[in-house]
Amino acid sequence: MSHTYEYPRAALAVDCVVFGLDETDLKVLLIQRKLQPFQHAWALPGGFVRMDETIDNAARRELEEEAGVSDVYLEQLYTFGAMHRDPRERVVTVAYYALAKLSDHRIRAATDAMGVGWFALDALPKLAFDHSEIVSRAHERLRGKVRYAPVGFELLPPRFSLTQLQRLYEIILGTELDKRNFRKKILSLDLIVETDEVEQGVRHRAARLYRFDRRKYDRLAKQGFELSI
Amino acid sequence: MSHTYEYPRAALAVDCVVFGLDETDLKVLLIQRKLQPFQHAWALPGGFVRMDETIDNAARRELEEEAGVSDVYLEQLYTFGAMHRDPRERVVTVAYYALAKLSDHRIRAATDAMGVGWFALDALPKLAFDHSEIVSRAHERLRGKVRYAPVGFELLPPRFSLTQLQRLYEIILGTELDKRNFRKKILSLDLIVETDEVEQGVRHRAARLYRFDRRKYDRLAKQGFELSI
DNA sequence: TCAAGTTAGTGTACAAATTACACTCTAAAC
DNA sequence: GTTTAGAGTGTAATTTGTACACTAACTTGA
Repeated sequence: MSHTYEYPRAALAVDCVVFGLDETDLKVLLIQRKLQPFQHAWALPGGFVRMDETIDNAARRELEEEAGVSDVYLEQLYTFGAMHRDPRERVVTVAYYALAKLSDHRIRAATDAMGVGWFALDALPKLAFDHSEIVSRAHERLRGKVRYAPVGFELLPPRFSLTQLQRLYEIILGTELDKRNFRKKILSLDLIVETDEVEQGVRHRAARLYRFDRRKYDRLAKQGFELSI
Repeated sequence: MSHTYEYPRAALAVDCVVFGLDETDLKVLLIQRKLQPFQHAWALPGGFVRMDETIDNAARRELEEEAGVSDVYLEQLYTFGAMHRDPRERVVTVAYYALAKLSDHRIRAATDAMGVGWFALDALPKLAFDHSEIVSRAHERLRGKVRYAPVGFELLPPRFSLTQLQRLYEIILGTELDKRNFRKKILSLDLIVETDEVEQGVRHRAARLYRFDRRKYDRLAKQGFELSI
């Protein structure tokens, strides 16, 4: 039986929700659109997928090109294909979320230079297309995932204090945690280990810095260990 | 600034992993391909997305057309876009997973008639394309989700015994559970309620049948309640 | 140098949840 | 009426989670 392949082709795009964490807030990186539609509106970094690259690659490329962001944790989130989400024509977008270390000077420098903005998640401007919906879903996913996967560390510098880690969970989960109970639990996992470094340049007692032992985690995970925070 | 829209267009498809549960196994519905490529090989039901339907609709339509399956729980899983996953050309597929009640006579009848097959998850034949990878990811998602969301009930008839429910969790999670502890925990949630019906046609003491109180669950979920099994 | 300010760091008692475990009850089939 | 198959039930021990408040270390500025 002979067969020719005739079927509709959608324009396929990617969009990325890049999260960053500062002292008090979870932030999202946005870019201001230069072109119609939604000219001048804030939007997620993203663009069309090329025929010679995977979708993951398209996401990384657009992050680099549009926002100067590279070397981040990146995970596919959901594919949005509502009929009129783009007023021009049918565009299906594969959404990703990324976790960036705001403390990373390269990220700071790159995003400062390119006219992009970091916005607190609870004070976002109106966004282009269905990007608000994408951000909501990304936040939801992050909230869920942070409790059973070691993704939070992607938002922190490689060495961090236990207070920083606690703040991270408080900010993402939106709850207050008890300091002593948190430390007890975290340290009992034996995956967050002391270093001989301490916080620098603070005007109070310097906190001891810890690091996440990813090797150990990976080893345990292979043996069926399940994290739970 | 004028602008014309010139970008590559990928062929966009959907594929569905339909799960069903019998007495001893989690099963997956497969169809045998009639055409090249992978002619005669078993594959997931699926097909191309049309320009005038959403991706979700495409998934439901293909399920109905190719496998006679309708009225199932359906959730988007992941989008697969490796370069050569389809040997003909670039095809990106949005994968879904569905939970069907094998006890539903309509499902039974439809799938019997259409030359489709139910295969135990741990004894699948070789599959076309990257469909094995899609099935793995669907199974992983189901295992994760069944513990904090009430999706298991989608695999059971509306009235079920506690033993059936326990088997469901044992089969999906791949662990044995203690009968008394399981019942204590499940009933303490107060979401699985007794009916006045009992199992029929068994050659031993008939088990009492229960139902899941979805209204109550939805109400609690809105107030921030989180299920955990 | 000392007083004030700021965050780091630490333990215990109580409550709640989870685990381990074995027998009697009921109905059908023969 | 005996056998068979699974239904149904409680308690004690252990583990885990929760509530809670003070001292230690360092910096800054008077």
